Amino acid sequence: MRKPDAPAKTDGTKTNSTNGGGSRLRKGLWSPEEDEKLMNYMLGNGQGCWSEVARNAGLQRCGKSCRLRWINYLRPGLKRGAFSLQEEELIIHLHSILGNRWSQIAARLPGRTDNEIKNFWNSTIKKRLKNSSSSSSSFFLNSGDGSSVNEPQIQAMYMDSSSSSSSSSMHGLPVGNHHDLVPLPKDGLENYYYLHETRVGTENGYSGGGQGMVTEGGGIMGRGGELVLVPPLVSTNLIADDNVDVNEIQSDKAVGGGLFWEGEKVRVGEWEWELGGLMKDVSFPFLDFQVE
DNA sequence: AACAGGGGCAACCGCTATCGG
DNA sequence: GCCGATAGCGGTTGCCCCTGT
Repeated sequence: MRKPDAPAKTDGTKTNSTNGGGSRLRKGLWSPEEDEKLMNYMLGNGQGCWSEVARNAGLQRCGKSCRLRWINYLRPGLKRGAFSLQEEELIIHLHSILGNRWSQIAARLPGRTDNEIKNFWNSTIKKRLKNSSSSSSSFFLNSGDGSSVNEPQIQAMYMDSSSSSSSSSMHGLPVGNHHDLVPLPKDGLENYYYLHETRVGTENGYSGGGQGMVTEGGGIMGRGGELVLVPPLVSTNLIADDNVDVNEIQSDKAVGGGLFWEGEKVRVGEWEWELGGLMKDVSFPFLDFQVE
């Protein structure tokens, strides 16, 4: 494997005469000189039209290639190196919600690129999940109450996000040590909202044990007993308050500035749904795994 | 020491969305 | 509304290095 910070090789670079109307454009790995040119240009001029960037920076690259190089490698603030356990868990969580929308996952992992996450998922996590399916070893997620989710359940969720549309155990509100990712109806902005809940059934319904949630508009995500602020990716006027009191996550109300549990209703700002109705709607792709 | 296979990463490709004329 | 250019995204490929034999 290539070392994380190994310099890019300069050989193997190809040219392409089919693009750009006859001018031969370089392809393949970027040389340090090219990196320097692009970096200097971007730092001095900022991002503009990428075809202009390529031309003005004196690079024989297509704009698309420049953009990719900048975003995935040269852009300031990028983290290099291995993913931390926290990042890994967050990726797994987010993938369960967002599927292969790498750019949206990357937007919630500062310093990481969609390409990096995609590679990490395809090379590492996917394989680990695959391997873990044949053994009962230790790939798990911690739940808020200290229990863990076993891997076959996770695998079922993550190996193919498009098929994670059924639930054998969801016949109503989350009861017991569930981890439930409950998609709510689309709003007018074509955004999905999700509740991520771990709850312990109580006499009065669903008080206590709340683990937080993930929303498209940003929010708080419970993970392993800690709370993770998930930065908003898409602006929304439905969930707009970033000043969330973490303590409120432990309560049933006022989570994320406008999303409420109220008995058997879910309210997001002015929107409200009957949970029972939601649960009856078999078209909803429930993501559900149960703690053993 | 030499070789083959696999893993991991960077970059490319093709498609779709968006924007401006 | 149409069309071309550009941006952005996700899937795929190719290359290099490591590891096992």
